[in-house]
Amino acid sequence: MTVPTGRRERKKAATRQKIADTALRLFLERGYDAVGIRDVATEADVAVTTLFSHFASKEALVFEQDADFEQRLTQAVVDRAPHEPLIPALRHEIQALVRHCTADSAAPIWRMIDESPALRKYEESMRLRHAESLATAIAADPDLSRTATACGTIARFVIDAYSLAREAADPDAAVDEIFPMIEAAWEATRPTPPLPATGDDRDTQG
Amino acid sequence: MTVPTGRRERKKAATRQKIADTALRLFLERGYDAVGIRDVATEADVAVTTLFSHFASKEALVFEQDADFEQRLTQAVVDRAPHEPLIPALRHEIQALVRHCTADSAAPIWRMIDESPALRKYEESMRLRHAESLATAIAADPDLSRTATACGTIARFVIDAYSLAREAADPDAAVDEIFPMIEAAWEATRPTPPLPATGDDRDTQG
DNA sequence: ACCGTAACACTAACGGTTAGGGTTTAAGAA
DNA sequence: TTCTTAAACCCTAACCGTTAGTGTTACGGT
Repeated sequence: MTVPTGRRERKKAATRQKIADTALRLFLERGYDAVGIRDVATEADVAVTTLFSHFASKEALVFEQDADFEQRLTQAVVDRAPHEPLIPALRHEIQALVRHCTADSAAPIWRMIDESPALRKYEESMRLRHAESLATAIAADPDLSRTATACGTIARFVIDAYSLAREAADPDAAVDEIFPMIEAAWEATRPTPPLPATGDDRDTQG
Repeated sequence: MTVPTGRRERKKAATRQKIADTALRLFLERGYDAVGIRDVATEADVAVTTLFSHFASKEALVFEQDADFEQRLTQAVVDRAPHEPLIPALRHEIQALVRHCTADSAAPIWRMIDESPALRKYEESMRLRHAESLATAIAADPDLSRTATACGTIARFVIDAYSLAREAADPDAAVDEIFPMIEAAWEATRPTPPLPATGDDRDTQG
């Protein structure tokens, strides 16, 4: 599976990593606004243009690590056991993600983000992208036959839950309070609750 | 009530209006990215610094008109009749707002917004602000005794509905589909559904 | 008539970002 | 091995949104 990576790719990855590490260190040391792109480039010993060939913007330097957020959520949908209901699976994953970024070790980074309007805006856009790919994943699941609108809506709600819980005083309690709301919203979209049949069709379409 | 506005205030308002009009015209003529701040200032016959004393950013020039969005939503909460349920009132207002900005006359502006990442980001931040003030208005209503988390969550959901409906192929249908979900989520937050009492306590806490 | 100041102008700069153009070096073909 | 190609990188200079610093004008209250 793992193709033996050539020297070129390794060097490129190392450059990228050095830039990201340097940037995060400087940002935390001196504050995001007090550090210029030229500072980061100089300290990482690369040209400014090289920096921008690895990262699309200054803000992207901060969110380097959380690139797998999107994938974790969509995989929580795709990888769940057959007929395992959707919302609890998402709740579990959101819970884990919230805990991850409210951990003490991540606190300084998120304080920095909360204090910078530019970083907040950037994270908001990220969330929208995540909501869209989550919506796609939900819509693609054959077990859950819902309209595109319903999938898109639930995806937004789930991302909202992440955002709200992250900012809450007690993140775990917030998740506990928000997800029943999402569950109720999702229940309200059941396609047709028709003929009560064999009785063991529980968990389908959930 | 209306204090006879002096010449000074009138001139200031005229300058602001001229800047906004000029900007919107140029943006629609040549495209948002193709028009620089210096272009707008020159064409409006003001200094760049004057432009920025009226508008906080280039993006703010575009959203000049929709400044009352926030107020309309909070007032839909505050001004509703006693014991009138919350969600239908919000639904009515969102419906109106969505229709307003999907009208043919507004189409070019919103196309421009959708095509510019900067404008999209700006609108996302606006929505967050709106959600927060809506949450405050809901939390302040004594008829609806819900937790701060529940109010914040519902506020987000309502703003999501606006955003999703605005982008939907059939905005009215989207509203019709999303608001039952929000209604269900809101129902799930009823504080204590206890003693079935006199029977005419409908509409309270709704 | 006078003064304080709000509104505006001008210049110059800062900081993120990009274009243009050149150099090195890894990777693969001859 | 040697040659060729192109990816990765460098440097310079600029563009563009935005702000600071510093006046100038003219309205409004005294």
